[in-house]
Amino acid sequence: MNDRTAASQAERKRGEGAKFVYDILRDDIIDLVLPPGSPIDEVQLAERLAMSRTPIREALVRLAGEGLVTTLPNRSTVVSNIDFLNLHTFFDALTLMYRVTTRLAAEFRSDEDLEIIRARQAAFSRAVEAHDALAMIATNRDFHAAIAEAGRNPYYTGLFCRLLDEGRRILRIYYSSFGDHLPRRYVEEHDDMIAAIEARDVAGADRLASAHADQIVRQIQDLIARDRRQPIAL
Amino acid sequence: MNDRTAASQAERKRGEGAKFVYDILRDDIIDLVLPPGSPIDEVQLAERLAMSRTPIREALVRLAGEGLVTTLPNRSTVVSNIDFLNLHTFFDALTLMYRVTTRLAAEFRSDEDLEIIRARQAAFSRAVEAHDALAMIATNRDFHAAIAEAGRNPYYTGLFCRLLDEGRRILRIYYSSFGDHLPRRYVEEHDDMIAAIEARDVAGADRLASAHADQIVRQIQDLIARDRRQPIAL
DNA sequence: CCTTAATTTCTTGTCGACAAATAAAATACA
DNA sequence: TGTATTTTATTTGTCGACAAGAAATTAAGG
Repeated sequence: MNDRTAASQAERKRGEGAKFVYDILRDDIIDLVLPPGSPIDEVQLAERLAMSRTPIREALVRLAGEGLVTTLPNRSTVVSNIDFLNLHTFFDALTLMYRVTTRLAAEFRSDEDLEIIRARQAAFSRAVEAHDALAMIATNRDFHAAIAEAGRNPYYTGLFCRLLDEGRRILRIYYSSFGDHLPRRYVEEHDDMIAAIEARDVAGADRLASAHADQIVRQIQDLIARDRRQPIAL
Repeated sequence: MNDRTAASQAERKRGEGAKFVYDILRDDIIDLVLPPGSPIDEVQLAERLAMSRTPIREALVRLAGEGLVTTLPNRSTVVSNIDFLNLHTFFDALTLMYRVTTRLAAEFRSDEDLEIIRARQAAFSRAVEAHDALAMIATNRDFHAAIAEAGRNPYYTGLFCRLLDEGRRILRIYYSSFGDHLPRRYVEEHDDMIAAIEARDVAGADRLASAHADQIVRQIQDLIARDRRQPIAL
């Protein structure tokens, strides 16, 4: 599953066992290493990570709380499916969170926030230049998470990060499709958003975030429309 | 702590042990039976509920995921504090969720949804008539949760219910203060919202929800301003 | 040969126990 | 008397084991 398993099985501090397996599972789920529907065997995981079932169970409970895994009572727990039938609720919430977090960032950002946001944008830009679709997906998420952090509303950041992670899963399915016609446009839109945030232009930030969200939603919908097989399989 | 402890300690089905203690703790936290800062002793709870520490730990992990308890590593877990310094983030998110969920309810509600909402409003109305502040708080929450359900966006309902529960905790602190001048106005506002939802008047629902949220936020702020001692203690 | 019932296997939910980590208490020392 | 250090005690994090439930497999009956 992952190299980390062998690497850090040796010494682990007391109390971070659950976090350890939580991070591994979370990454693997979001990166689709564990595709939707994959069963998660507690005993098998315990053996691989050389620990007892207890911390693994704790990680699973947390993941279930975030909706990343689904626990069937007295039966196996599986990676949650992507609900393609109700994607519009996802798009709706995502768009709203894009707008709200960017607005708040324009209002409350500190200079340090701006630095972090710029660094994330640089990473995203590099990924685009390198035509690395996977890195694009990841760095794009980090960019917007940084903006949300600058807005300083933990309720929004919490929901937004969940949505961004779910978006990563969806994009991951289609990542091969947009390797060619790369959305360099996104880089420019990001730059515009940064400028609005720096200028504390709340209305402008809102407008840009809204347009940006529409762009992304439209692209995902295009990708789904172009490839109709996958959704059924999942 | 609660009568349920003695009542249903006898036979409990396999698999619902964690849910059992989760529900108890959740209610007690929201009703301020366990005030913010209260330590939660796993062993003590295990004895009282006549079960092992394992399901109790699972419940605590879930509660921590929802932010209702805070786990200090290798130390006790305590009921999360109410962050009075950053209440504005709470009010902001609450207002937005009021608006969004009511909008969506006006758009997507079914006739069955409307029935449920009306039933909840009736319960709220009864609580107001009976001058039962505690019941008011609880039924008000249920009313808005029903509206959110009618909107059919699980991302919104999830966040909104968390916010409503947090609001219950805050109101609970001051519940004695508004026993006298009862906000019958809220009942009318609720009725107006129901009418807008029934008429599928999205814009109207939004406007009403916005005004309603402002009302509630203002009342809470008044209560806090009138009683300045508590916030420090918590 | 197919359907139904019994049996086995496998996975989970729960338990009691132990050890690490921290807090509290007791002791030593200036 | 006040501070630093050791000792004790309490509480958590982790473990291995066991039993209940469900699925898979086998056996029985039409």
